[in-house]
Amino acid sequence: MRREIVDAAWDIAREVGLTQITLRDVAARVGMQAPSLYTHFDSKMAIYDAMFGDAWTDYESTLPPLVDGLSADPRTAVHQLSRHFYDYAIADQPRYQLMNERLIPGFEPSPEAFAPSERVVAHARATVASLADVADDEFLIWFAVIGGLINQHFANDPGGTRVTAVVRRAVDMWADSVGLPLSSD
Amino acid sequence: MRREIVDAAWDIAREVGLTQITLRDVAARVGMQAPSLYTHFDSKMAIYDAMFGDAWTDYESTLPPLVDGLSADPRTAVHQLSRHFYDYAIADQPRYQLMNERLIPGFEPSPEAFAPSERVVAHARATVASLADVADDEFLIWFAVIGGLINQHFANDPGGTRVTAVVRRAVDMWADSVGLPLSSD
DNA sequence: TAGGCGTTCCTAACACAGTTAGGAGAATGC
DNA sequence: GCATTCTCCTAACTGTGTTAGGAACGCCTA
Repeated sequence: MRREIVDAAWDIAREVGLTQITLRDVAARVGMQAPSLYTHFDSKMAIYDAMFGDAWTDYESTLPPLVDGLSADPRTAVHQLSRHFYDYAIADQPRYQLMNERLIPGFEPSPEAFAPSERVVAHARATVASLADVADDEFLIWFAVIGGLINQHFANDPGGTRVTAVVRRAVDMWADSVGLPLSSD
Repeated sequence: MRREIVDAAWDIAREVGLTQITLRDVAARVGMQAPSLYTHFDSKMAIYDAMFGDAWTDYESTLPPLVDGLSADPRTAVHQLSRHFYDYAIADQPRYQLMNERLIPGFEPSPEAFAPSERVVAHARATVASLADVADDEFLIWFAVIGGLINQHFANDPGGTRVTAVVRRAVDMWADSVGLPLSSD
């Protein structure tokens, strides 16, 4: 039942936006009245929280195949990692907004929901570290660049390819700056 | 009177956050009842709109002195421009959220309020172009990098200097990638 | 098998938000 | 001097998250 409710909330988020979710709408979609949702969730924020955990858990599940297919060439591998996250982000705007932006006033993920998010970041950090000798500051810049591109995409050309077209260029820029050797592929 | 209302709204935004502004609170602060605000603004969004125009107009007013003090050395000038925007952004989170993020559900700036914002971007574009032969894609990446750093600042270390400390490094990275000669200063 | 008990759902209603309706009183202009 | 307009008010409506309290159903145990 919790699963059904959260799925209904995702559907609504994709149709009308994350902030436009209404408990009455969610309830209607699962054939209930709004107050009945409180049998399954403590509050609306708890539903957002479940969605947040959902999304990060789902992203986490995409990592093993990604890592399996990672190139032996460090720069190519960084491109794969970057592009993987970027593609996942722009594929679903409400999902990205919930995962990485503070769009919902007052929403703060619970420790349990936050756990997969932290694991993913730690994993990314470790993976990048395995490819090159990257300091924390450089890792932070990498994050900022990818995040900045995603924001530009949603702000200026959602649905288009204008920003996507420069991702490679931007990641190369970063790879150059941390001294990653040019692709041998 | 419009001025007073908008100022009260800014005060509240800085105290409790942009999304926590309440018409009843704004009204109370200027000695009115909530419905009376409708004499001066068509809706709550119209107040946000005035604030948006306000913020961009204010930023625009900081540009002439900045341009006056711009270094003759292109790379140093890019650092100045970048740092100027970055500093302005992190100095006031609600202001930045209103100017550059879609934090308010359903808020879309009116053409009039949007005008100064567009002028600023065009001005930045022209200024950067005067410093180096920068393609549109490269300009977009520059924007993404600065915006990404600002987001990282607010997300990970608001009030701290962890992100600020890497701004120079990140901008140098970009300057390298567009072939800006090293500082002669 | 009957009686309690927890689970799940309901209706009614509250608090608080933006907003609208409609009127009172002062200021302004012919 | 009177009409008009501007500014503010109170009352109230709508939509939202949420709480209170009760009805029905299934399940376990005496």
